Amino acid sequence: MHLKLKILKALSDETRLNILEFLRDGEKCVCEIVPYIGTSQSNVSQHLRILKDANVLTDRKEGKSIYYSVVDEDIYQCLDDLEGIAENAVKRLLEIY
Amino acid sequence: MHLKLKILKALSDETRLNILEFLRDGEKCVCEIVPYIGTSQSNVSQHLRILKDANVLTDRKEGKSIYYSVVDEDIYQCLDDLEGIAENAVKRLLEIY
DNA sequence: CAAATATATAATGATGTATTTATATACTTA
DNA sequence: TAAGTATATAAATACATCATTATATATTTG
Repeated sequence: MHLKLKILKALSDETRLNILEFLRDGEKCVCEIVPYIGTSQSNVSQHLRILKDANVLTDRKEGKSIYYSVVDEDIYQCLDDLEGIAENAVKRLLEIY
Repeated sequence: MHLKLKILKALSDETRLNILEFLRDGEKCVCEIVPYIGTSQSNVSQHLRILKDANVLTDRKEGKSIYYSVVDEDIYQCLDDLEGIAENAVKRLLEIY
């Protein structure tokens, strides 16, 4: 599969978008991500793997913790642009009715 | 579901990305899209509906044809940025090995 | 080295998505 | 108005994804 498509699929999930939001201000270990997301450790771990497989995240081991961070900060520009596109679409829909 | 997520899901499919590429140079009717994509008319119609439901495409009826076009051209900026992010990721992977 | 902690993986079931086939609708033209 | 063309929709199946549960691995600490 083309990597662009793989990235898009990795981004197309609410939990994973939330993880990315949490990582905006830098790397976080799994033990911080799990309580923030509020689902099971196993579930978070699997979402992290999907983001890592898509080359969106990398990880780094330190002691018994594993820290995840965004590989390419440009991904946030992309997400923010999409947010803008979505907001404009909503505005247009509201104007019509 | 938040519209941003809905748009991301709509973009996360190879057939739909191909449709969007085909629409880069302006609106096209279904009868042009179907042979370009190379799958059944029914299948294309369903993919078009998903893109329309996500407010990525609109349609316009003219005679017995229906023309589809992109609502907000910014979506291409977004897709191109993603393409760049993917290319950079591939470059980094190749450099390492 | 045993226990505790942090994380990953595997297997399952549930849900969602894509493709196919068949049929319906809407418009045009003879 | 009947036939043809363009498109959409519905139903069925196949396939992919998500969440859960249980278990495994790796690291630290007592």
